[in-house]
Amino acid sequence: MASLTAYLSGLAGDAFGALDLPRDLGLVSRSDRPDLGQFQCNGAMAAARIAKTNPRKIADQIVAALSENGCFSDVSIAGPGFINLSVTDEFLGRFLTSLAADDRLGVEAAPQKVLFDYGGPNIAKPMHVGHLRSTIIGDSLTRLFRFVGAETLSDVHMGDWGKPMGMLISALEAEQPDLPYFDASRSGSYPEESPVTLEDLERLYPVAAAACKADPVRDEAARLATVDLQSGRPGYRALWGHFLAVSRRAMEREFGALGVAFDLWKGESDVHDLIPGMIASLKKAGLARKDQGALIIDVAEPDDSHEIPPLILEKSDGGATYATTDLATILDRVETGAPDAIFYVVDQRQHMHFEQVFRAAKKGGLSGRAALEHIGFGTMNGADGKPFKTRAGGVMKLHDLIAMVREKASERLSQAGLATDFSQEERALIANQVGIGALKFADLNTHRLSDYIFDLDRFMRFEGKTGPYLQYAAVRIKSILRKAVEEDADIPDAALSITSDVERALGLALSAFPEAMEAALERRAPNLICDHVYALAQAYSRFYAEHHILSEKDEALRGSRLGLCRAALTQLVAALGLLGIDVPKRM
RNA sequence: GGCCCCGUAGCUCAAUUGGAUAGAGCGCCAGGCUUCGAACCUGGAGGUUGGGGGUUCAAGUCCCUCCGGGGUCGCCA
Repeated sequence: MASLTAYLSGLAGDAFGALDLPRDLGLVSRSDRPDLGQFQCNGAMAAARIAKTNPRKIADQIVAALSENGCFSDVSIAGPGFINLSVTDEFLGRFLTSLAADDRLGVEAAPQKVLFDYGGPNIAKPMHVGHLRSTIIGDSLTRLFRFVGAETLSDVHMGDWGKPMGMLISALEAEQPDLPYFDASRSGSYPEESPVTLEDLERLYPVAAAACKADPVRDEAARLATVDLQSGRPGYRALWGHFLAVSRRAMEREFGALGVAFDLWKGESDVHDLIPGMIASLKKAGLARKDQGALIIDVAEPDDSHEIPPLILEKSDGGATYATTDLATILDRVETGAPDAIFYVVDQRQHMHFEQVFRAAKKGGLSGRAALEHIGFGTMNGADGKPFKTRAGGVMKLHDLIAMVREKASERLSQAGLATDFSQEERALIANQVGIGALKFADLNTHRLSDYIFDLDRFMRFEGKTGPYLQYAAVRIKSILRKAVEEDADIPDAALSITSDVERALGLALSAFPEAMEAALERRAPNLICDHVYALAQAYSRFYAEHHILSEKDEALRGSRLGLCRAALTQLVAALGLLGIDVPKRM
């Protein structure tokens, strides 16, 4: 079904069309001036320019045409030619009734196949807050696309193959040279038990990085180990396999806590074998050339406003770069999945990198019919406005951050005297849902390209525009619906009616869901879902404060109001679900 | 130095991509619970959208120019 503004835009478009003007001038949107009307159409001003006439004259004709339609309670002109529109309560009630009955909550289906690349954890490096935004935003966008019927594939895209792997191997060799993995003459299998724990890896990586930076000999050893690993030395491959398995358990722990799942657990290593063939074909196509010892692809265009450096396909030492791997990954994705689009939810600072890669991919014909898009985001900063750090000044591990958030949520529940008589298990579950919900909502509520300040106390507030407030609003509705069922009330499927100002406001808020979805999808902006869900919760709270529902004597009215409650709950749960936020049964 | 992004209420953030009187939350002030969950609701104060100029019926949004912050600028990822 069409959204309410899309429907009204169609009516206004017809009116413009009848005057031989472009139909899209009839675009109707939610009013900026609710005192003058529920909706507005600004097309008359633009039409006046086209028709070289007075905007009010055109507006008069549009108004005359629209007034004949019974769905409007008011159609009027204001200012230079703004057309203000309001619909009748009967019309709104009918619209809401069909919205409530729609499986997709009134949102139009947009079938397509899209692949999302987000998360991007690295082997041996603990996930940190830098991974948080990519994960939360990527997961939410995946859910949004899935909601409109897209076939989505999410790929975690691990950093599991570059020089860091060689650094780890050579650092471990320096510490424990007697391990069988380092014996080049060994034949046969290697132990199944990992020689390192997660803690070992997390300790080893900074040690290795520091050693390579300080000592050219160690750096060269790491480089050679990387080359050996990539060319298939069995001991190194076996060791690397252990690194991968150990790290992956930690990654799954973190993503699991966040409630984020991936369809694909691929990494850079998965495309290693595609690189030589890809480079050969790029050479053959005459796109790659040698420059300063490296193999490059020029991606600059004559009409560029800024300079774009060439993409380095092969370093002067013959090694592949991040860009090469990303190109091969596109090839892999296009060949194995044939998506309509590939979305990269990655820090905005890498925008230039993606521009290079996308241009090279198109030039080389690697991306097929897939659209390539970088969906960037800003950084999460500390209270001082600088990149987020622990009190000690180090990088905050995601694992610790999540523990902190749970702890804080549990504390707040106690302070508010909530969930006191629930079991330990249920309390822990609720604390987790509330804590993670607070974190996700705070992140998604900020437009993705903006930087924002991480302030746990603020996120975890139980009042205002926060995750917990929204969960609370939904839980209150669950509670009243439970009571209604206990009282054997009949909650009708149909016939939602508008009989008061707060009902009308709630109805208008409910009707805006498809529009919020559409805008959020188009702009890849989950913050628009946050805006909608918050406006809805507020409208519901006003409605709830004004009308006492269960004591209503008029059965039809009581039924309609319970129907509004249920519609609000359905939408709150669905919208929060799009943000990756769970609603507890009770709290 | 070149290029990109940003600067909005005391604080944290929005603004349907050029529309009317720039909106929310927190904080502040004043109100509202013997009935469905008050983690709620109602009302109020708070702004030269960093400064200046320009484009037009209309500018936070587009153009120019200063000021301030961040990012980035071929062999890191």
